[in-house]
Amino acid sequence: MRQSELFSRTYKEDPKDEVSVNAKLLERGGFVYKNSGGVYSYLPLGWKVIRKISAIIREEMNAIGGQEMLMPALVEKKYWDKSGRWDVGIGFEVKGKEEKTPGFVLGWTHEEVLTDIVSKYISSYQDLPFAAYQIQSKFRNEPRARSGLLRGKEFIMKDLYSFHVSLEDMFRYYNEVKGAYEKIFKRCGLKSIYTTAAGGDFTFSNTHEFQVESPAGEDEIVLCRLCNFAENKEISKNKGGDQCPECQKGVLDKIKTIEVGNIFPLGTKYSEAFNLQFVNKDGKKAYVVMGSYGIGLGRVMGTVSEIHHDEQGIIWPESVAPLKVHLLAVGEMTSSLKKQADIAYNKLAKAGIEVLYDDRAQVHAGEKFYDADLIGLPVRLVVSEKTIVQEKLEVKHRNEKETKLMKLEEIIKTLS
RNA sequence: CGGGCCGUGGUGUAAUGGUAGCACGCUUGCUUUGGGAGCAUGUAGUUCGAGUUCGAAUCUCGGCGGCCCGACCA
Repeated sequence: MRQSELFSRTYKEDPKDEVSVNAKLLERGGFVYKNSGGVYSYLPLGWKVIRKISAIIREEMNAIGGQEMLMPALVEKKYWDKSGRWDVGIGFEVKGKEEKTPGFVLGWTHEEVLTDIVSKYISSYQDLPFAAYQIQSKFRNEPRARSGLLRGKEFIMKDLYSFHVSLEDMFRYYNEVKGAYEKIFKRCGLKSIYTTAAGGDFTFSNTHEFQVESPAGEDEIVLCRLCNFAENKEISKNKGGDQCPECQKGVLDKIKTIEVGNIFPLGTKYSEAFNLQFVNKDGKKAYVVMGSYGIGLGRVMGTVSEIHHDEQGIIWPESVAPLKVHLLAVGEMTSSLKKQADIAYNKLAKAGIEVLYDDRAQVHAGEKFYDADLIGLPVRLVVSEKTIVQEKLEVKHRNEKETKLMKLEEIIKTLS
């Protein structure tokens, strides 16, 4: 990808009014554009990050048997009437011109819709268990959107739902999902803390959240760093400084965290509402037991930028970096410089390495370096008159200070 | 939804009742080329509505919008 053709550009100044780090860095770098408070567009670079995160999530969801699908964002009122969640107040209600009252809501979760769908196909214990998921925009009328990508009114979410013959089997799968989630966050460069939390509207029991420690977080949890016991402050009977009730050894820390994912045991709440039953081995009918599991992709992206940055900009972990390499043609854009940089770009691309190529002719070295630091791709390669003389390229990793000179072929070998 | 701060070219800011200015960006030209370069040139702005006033970016009221705190967080 040639930077000269990228329609977005970077900005030197922080956006006015923005306090949160993720909003500042992602807007300045041209990853996202704020259309409204809590409503963002993903620009080409930002969308690449979302696609990297989606790919990781898909792999891990598929690995635990999740079947990907897509449900409508426009959800008819009949669904919510059955579950009693029409009046929860979080949804954006939608009304056709000819309608007197809203007949739809923009989907803010999909237990109802999927349960209804599934009831057409599930009739026997032999059809169970299974799990299905989608990656889709959700809409929630947050009374107060805030913190850049961390709490929006529209956001991209992966929602997985599982269906089982028993509570026991549901909890078996619940644990599998837990494992998958831990892999996902780790792969995204986040250290997640498995935290017990309150149930709320979704469930009959406690739920679990995946929290990432960050001053930008709006949640508070108590955590034992010795045994990893963690509880959301909402429900915890413990407070910071207390002895850990689990291992009896550690002392609980009270920390701020960002909730990047959550998992809910649903029980039979929705299967009862939609009469989703199956026939068991004894020929008797029973309600399907369900679980639901969410991850906010934009929130993951925002959290990564909160965790991985320095004064100069973002430091993308390789796994979710929009591209792997930032290739800079530095110095006066002579025909020899352009030629050598083009060759490097083409060879890297041919080797299947994703490159952002700063081929802008009128841009000075300093500006290119600042941009590279802000955009934060893992590897920076420089071609200049200096490097050409030595028939090498300068290599620098975003998270390291040193630069070194290497042959292009060598670089390609280490990168691919 | 309550409270606070705020709204000036594309971006960031100055002007507190009297000529809307600066920096960056962008245009054009020349110079320059390893950490946001220089000279010249052009471009572009007071969120909307009502009011007060001879005169409003500035004061008053209202709308809309943004950020922050709280409530809320399914």
